[in-house]
Amino acid sequence: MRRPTGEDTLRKSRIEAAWKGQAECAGCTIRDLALFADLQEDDFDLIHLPIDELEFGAGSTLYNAGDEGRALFTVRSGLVKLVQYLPDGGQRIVRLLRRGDTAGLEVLVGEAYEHSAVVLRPALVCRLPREVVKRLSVETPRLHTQLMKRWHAQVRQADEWLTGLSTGSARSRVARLFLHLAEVEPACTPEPEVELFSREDLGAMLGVTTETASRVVADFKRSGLVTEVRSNRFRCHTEPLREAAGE
Amino acid sequence: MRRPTGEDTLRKSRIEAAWKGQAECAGCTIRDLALFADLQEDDFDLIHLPIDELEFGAGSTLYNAGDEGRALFTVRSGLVKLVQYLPDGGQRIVRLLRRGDTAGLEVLVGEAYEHSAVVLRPALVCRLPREVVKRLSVETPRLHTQLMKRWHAQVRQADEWLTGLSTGSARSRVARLFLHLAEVEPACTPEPEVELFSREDLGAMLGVTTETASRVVADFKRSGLVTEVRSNRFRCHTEPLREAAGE
DNA sequence: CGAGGTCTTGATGTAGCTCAATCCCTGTGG
DNA sequence: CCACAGGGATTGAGCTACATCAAGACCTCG
Repeated sequence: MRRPTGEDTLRKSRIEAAWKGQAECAGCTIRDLALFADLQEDDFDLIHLPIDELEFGAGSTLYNAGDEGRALFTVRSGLVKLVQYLPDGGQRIVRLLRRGDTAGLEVLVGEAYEHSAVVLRPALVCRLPREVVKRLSVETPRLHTQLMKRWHAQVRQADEWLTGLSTGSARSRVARLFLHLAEVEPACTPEPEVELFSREDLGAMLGVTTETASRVVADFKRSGLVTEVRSNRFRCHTEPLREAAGE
Repeated sequence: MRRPTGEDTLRKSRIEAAWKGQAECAGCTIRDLALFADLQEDDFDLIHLPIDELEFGAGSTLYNAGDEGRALFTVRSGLVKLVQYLPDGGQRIVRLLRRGDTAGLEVLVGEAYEHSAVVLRPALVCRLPREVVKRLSVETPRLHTQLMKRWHAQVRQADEWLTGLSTGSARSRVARLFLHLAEVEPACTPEPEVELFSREDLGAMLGVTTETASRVVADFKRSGLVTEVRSNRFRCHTEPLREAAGE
């Protein structure tokens, strides 16, 4: 168990997905964030396959690297990691997907998924059959802009992770991660609060061992760069963190 | 001076670009590789701005991070590095572009360039005004597929660099770089030969210091993982390299 | 021939890896 | 209700790979 947020998810729901109904895209509550943001009424007529809404528990996987890519996913809530396995058996987390992000774009170009998508915090996602998106992307230019934005966001995050989270001392990487999370998490008002991950995931994001990740976080707590408000939830003190980040 | 390939480029041509004429896209010699690969005759009528062909000398820059993005570039030959500057003043090379690759895709979505594009080996490029590509991408779906492939290629390379070239020991990173170059360089028949970069660039690609890069390469020479056939050009012995890569 | 740049190599310090023990938390079963 | 088992987090001790600082080699150009 890693994360006591909100109500307890049943063990079962943590390894499986639950069907939550068929999505009503036109009335989507995160429509402005979603891939289909710019679609118009008649565009929706082009959708001939069901778009399902699914709930995935923490630890479950949307898809595995190498699987035939039959669908894209829009993350409506929760948090998903994209994992790439290394030749030596280790793993590296290459991106985090949250509200509004798209997983599996690569199936529009290739055949198979290139990462494994694993749920970090219980997630509500829409599954968009590949054919639906492909068809729409040919028929309406309104989807293109959104698709390009998605691709762009992926590249941006990839570059940011390389330069920000895989460069410099472990200390500065952790500091940058805190700052990054602080920016990106919803409650980022005065002194932002962020929910952290398992030390193992931390290591896989930053390219360090779990022990080092643990040590640095512990040190940050002691030195007062962050304050643990509850198990694995931290208030970030941005000034000293920024200091530590810029080594 | 870093690289004695081919005839000497004048000092001047190494910091400036030379205009080589207006491109004839329809008769492009690398048409099948280029962004406009799938365009049809009448699509070209939609191009209302000149597409210039330019030659950039080693060391010159196509654009700088932060510049207003007025154009995309297709690399016809040569080699270009995408560089991101770090908060601490250092720099990190996040991608390499060669024959057929596109630089500056981000200007289709945002305003400014996100990297600096610096020429490593004298390059012939086509400059595509942003408006031309934007317009075409609205008018013809045939460009979309190509655009998506380009985006996809960027993401792929970014992920590959994170997992392959920024993970593991310096030794294995260098080995993986050699193997990567061997795959991607033209002459990769029996024992592939690759042209290396300055030690400083090596370091910036692998996230290590120039000294470490130098030491590892020197060690590879001594241990016979590679053979220097001429200054900074190496024959790669794939088996032992693969061995070293998989630590 | 001398100047400047890059590459190489050495000596030394240290950050982070490795291996391993302990602690802590939560869920489980008596 | 409590004791226990299991998994993650923390901490320690020792070792190694890499950074750092600095000197020298090599090459090209003026």
